[in-house]
Amino acid sequence: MKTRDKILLSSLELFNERGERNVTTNHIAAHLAISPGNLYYHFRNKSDIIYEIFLEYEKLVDYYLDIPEDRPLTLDDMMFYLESVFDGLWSYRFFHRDLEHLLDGDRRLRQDYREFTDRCLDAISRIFEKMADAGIIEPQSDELRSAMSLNVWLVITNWMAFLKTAHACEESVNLTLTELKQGIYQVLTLEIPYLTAAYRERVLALREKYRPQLPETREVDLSVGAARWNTV
Amino acid sequence: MKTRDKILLSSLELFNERGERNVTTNHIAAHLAISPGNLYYHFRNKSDIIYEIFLEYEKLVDYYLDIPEDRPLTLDDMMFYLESVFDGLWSYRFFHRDLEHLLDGDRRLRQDYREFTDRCLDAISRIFEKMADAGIIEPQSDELRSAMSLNVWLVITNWMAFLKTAHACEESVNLTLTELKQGIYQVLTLEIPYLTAAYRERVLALREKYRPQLPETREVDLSVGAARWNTV
DNA sequence: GACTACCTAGAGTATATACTCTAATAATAC
DNA sequence: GTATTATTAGAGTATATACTCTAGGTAGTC
Repeated sequence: MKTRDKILLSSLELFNERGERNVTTNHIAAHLAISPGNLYYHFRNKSDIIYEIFLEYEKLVDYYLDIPEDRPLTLDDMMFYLESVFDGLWSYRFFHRDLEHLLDGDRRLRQDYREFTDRCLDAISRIFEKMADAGIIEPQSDELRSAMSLNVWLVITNWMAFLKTAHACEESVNLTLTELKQGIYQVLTLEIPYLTAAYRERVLALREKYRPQLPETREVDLSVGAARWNTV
Repeated sequence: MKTRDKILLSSLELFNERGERNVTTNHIAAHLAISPGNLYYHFRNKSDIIYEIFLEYEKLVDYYLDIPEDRPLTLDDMMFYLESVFDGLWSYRFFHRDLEHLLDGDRRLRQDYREFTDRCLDAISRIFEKMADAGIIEPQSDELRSAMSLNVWLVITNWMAFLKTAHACEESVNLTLTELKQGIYQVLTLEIPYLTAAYRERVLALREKYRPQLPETREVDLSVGAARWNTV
């Protein structure tokens, strides 16, 4: 593998594990056992590394959220979208963690991310539209669908942060993909009232699969209050 | 005013304006025209300053979210809760911006914040319960109410981040309290399907007041795509 | 006035971090 | 082979940042 690609890969790995803020270019170089000079031969600065990683992330999500216009959507499609988006979120999880600071430091990234958000919101809205066409949910006004899509986006992109701040008690306890995907439970919660009678039970059953489990890592003395949101 | 209080006040102000990450203890001292030594006489370290500010924030929100148990809730109560919570969010807006990093650096804060979150989720859930008692929304199962409360929390605490990342195009453009409160529109969107016939129209009318306006600061060439989520 | 507790100044330090510079080495083209 | 280009090492730098240390001032009390 080319050094350049190795740098991108290691950066992503380290960023995800420790957070962008805690990973310096020297760390990345050391992790690859190359010199800082070498790293800076391939990338002008740290922002450039982050930007390239964002482009990969963007490409992945755009690929996942490509909506077929030649056929109706199915429940399987919906679940695929959800699973995929959370997979993407997981693979590039450092990104949403330090989003504001990352955008503050890079004009290109700020611009691109904004357009990316808009595309995602459109895609979510379009998915709702096609789910209504397919009789999975009741059709809604454009206005309501847009506002709902935005709420879905907020839940999806911030579920991870919630887990890390409100949930994990120890600094060292790392999240798992399984825990992250419990966010799907929350997203499906948003859909419940709009489900048609024909699909309601099937979706509720799917949702049940993602119901948060009582995390064993949680400190015992806090588990009663802490677990309230996922035990009732 | 005591130097100690001045430090807390200036710190909050600077953190809110520039983000905690961009404000050093030396900045705070310089802003107050006192010496770093003086600042460190009053606070052992930066974390202590942040922790004390958090305690104030916590106290404020706990005060706002005190739910009267001797009488039913009204629509006015609900709107008061929403307005108050967003006011609190605004006054301490630096906090949720760098939340993960702040918690990473302070064990006490991590613990306290977690308990704070649990209290807030309980309060939201209790508000929904009492709104059902009052006939404003249809009663829901405990499980659904908890999951909904969590979604409300996610929307509330991350609305600001959404505005800053997806919305404001220029680094220099600062948010206003008015824009922040458009988050109330999003929260009320979550409630819509649960509203009783008796209250539906009244709540929808209230919601309309918070509908996002087309921001004039947005760049023109992007306004079509960008505005989609709030123009339909 | 003198004792004490509190408060303040400001120079200074250890460490970190993004990034540079020069020289050397490998790969490729001709 | 030789010239050229691409790659790499690694010491080094400018700047920032959280925090320390010493010395001195101020306010209240007896």
